Amino acid sequence: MAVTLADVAARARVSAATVSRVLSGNYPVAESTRARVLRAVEDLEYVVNGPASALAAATSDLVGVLVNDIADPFFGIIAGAVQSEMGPPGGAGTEPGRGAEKLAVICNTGGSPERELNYLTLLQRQRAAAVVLTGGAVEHPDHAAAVATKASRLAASGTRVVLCGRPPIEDAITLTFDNRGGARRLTEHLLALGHRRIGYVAGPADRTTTRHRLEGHREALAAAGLDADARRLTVHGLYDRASGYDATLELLRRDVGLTAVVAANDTIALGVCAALRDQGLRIPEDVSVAGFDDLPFSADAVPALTTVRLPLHEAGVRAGRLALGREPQPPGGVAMVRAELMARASTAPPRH
Amino acid sequence: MAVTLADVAARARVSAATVSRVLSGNYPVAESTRARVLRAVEDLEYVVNGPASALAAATSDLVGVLVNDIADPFFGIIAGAVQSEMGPPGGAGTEPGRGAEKLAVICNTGGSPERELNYLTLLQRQRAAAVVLTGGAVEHPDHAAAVATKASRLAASGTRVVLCGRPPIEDAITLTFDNRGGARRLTEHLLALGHRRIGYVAGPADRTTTRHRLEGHREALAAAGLDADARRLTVHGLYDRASGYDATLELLRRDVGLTAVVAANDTIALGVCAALRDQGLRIPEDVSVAGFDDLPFSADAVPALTTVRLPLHEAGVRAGRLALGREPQPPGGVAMVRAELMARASTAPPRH
DNA sequence: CTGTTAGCGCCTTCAC
DNA sequence: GTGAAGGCGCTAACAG
Repeated sequence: MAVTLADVAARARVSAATVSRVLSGNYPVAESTRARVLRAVEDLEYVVNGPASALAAATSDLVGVLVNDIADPFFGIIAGAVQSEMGPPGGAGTEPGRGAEKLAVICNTGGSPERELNYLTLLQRQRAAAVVLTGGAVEHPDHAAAVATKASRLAASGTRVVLCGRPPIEDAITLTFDNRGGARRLTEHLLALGHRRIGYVAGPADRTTTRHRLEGHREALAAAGLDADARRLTVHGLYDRASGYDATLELLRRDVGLTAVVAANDTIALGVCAALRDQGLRIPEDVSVAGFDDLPFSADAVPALTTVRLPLHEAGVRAGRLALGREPQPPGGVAMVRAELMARASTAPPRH
Repeated sequence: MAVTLADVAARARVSAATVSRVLSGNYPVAESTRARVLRAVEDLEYVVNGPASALAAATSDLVGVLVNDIADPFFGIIAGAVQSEMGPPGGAGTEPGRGAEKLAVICNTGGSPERELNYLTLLQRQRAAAVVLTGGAVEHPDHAAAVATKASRLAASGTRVVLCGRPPIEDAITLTFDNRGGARRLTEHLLALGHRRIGYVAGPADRTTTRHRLEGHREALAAAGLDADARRLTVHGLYDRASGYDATLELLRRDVGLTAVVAANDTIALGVCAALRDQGLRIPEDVSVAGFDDLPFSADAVPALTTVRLPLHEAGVRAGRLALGREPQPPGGVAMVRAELMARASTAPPRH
């Protein structure tokens, strides 16, 4: 029904093998026959059958990108960057039959461990060329073990596994983010401004990202001898705006004298700001607010949000390259992505 | 090397055909053998070879979702919603060998026509089960024709084509957004407040979304007899924050007496607000600002942004269902998604 | 440089 | 209810 390699071969008066060679381009073919084949391909509007070629070649051109929430720009930026490295369709090479491009497929796990595992299986089934796991991992031991097993199995079957923004596991190349260090520097900044009663709005308790950021925060507090209240002034929620809002009301209930609130990410920080304003508190005059990630909207917030910049785009680009084997593996298979403090207008010294 | 159907068959002491039938589940198999097969599958940790089964069955479980910019929440929300309908991996059915789930693959075109076409080819090559095209289309005639051709070819080869947020084309099921109507109501709202000098920051000129929103805006102006200045008070840019910023400075240069600025989307509106503030203008006291889409951050902006709400999540869900044939086609293959005015604090009557 | 020959792993009639 | 056999469309050795 659809036009096949054989049809093209017949029309170009060559063998199927020759057509295949022309199309994959990784084998010498006489220029004249090459041209004839290409014409036949165009005439017939031939499109390679992906599954068939994947079956025969035992690899596909799929690269899976797993994200926790594609509606969150944090993941959107990383995923877009990974995809931009896949050998740009639309780049110069708009070849007829096929290109060397990979197809990056972004899979939305919604933060659900089961879905994560399922997508991994799905990708294994598709014999994906590579898999990029982005964002914090769920720390439940069973799940961590299951993911590690799947990753090993994928690696064993020739699928490259890259982690972007989570702690290393065996058989995977890892780009970790310096969540702990960034968080520590952020809280140190607040302490340096003179804050002593600092609330913290954390993410879901079982995520590595949540834990590391919280640990960094507490390290800074501990170094200043302020860790006594830390637990009481911490509220967990989701990585979204509503959680930030609710958590802030709760923090205010626990300590009306707070002079600063640190949010586990910028989106939460937005909710924090909204809640404070609704309580009649000014930022930063009454309460300072800080976030994490430095998403595009953060610089535009009013006041501009103090936060920790994670080079998400760059990290995604690098993850994409690593996934394609276009970049040498970092020593030990693990590289850390730096986090940079962005001090802006939402933080200031506390009122007397 | 990898474990295959035959291995499972051997271990379960049945034929490969039987294993296949158990796994696809669409054929009667004795309960006892069924159990035996399932055990063998588990023991061997067998995972179906997707390409092979796609080849044999002549269909794959891939569903392509094309977006202009995955880092933009507008597309993130739609894409996430589409994907959530794909027969939830992580839902009850965590079967061993395979599931009925489709794998939604999100493809980032970056707004480039060539990439769009390339991805369509890539998906055709993969024999995707369906393709969802989201967001405004590029209006260049050649490109429109090329997309239409590709769509027809996809449809002809059994791939369902769904459009979400762009004008209908043949052989595709379409969910259009009421961009024109929404834009008209938004500008009417401004006119009703008493504004007469309204600037407009449009998106890229060759996009359907841009054109429709602009047309709605001008319809409202024309109805009020104010269309003389319309062209002069329109500036085109990208759908991003920086364009909004720059365009606002340009608008102010053209008419310092503007009392309102309408942005083609919320992200642009953010830039508009930033620029106005930098010019020492207050919102809405000096200048009213309005956006479009009602992205999550818009309600949290300060002041809260007046905008037009598009039910992106619902639209994505519906597009996903249509792609899977789980929802009956709308009459004529086209349905319009309503746009609702959200009047908030960023718009107010002009100063005297 | 090009053609021939085997499968890749699975699904699907067709018999039993 | 189950097995046997052929082929889906392509690639990858081999020859020549």
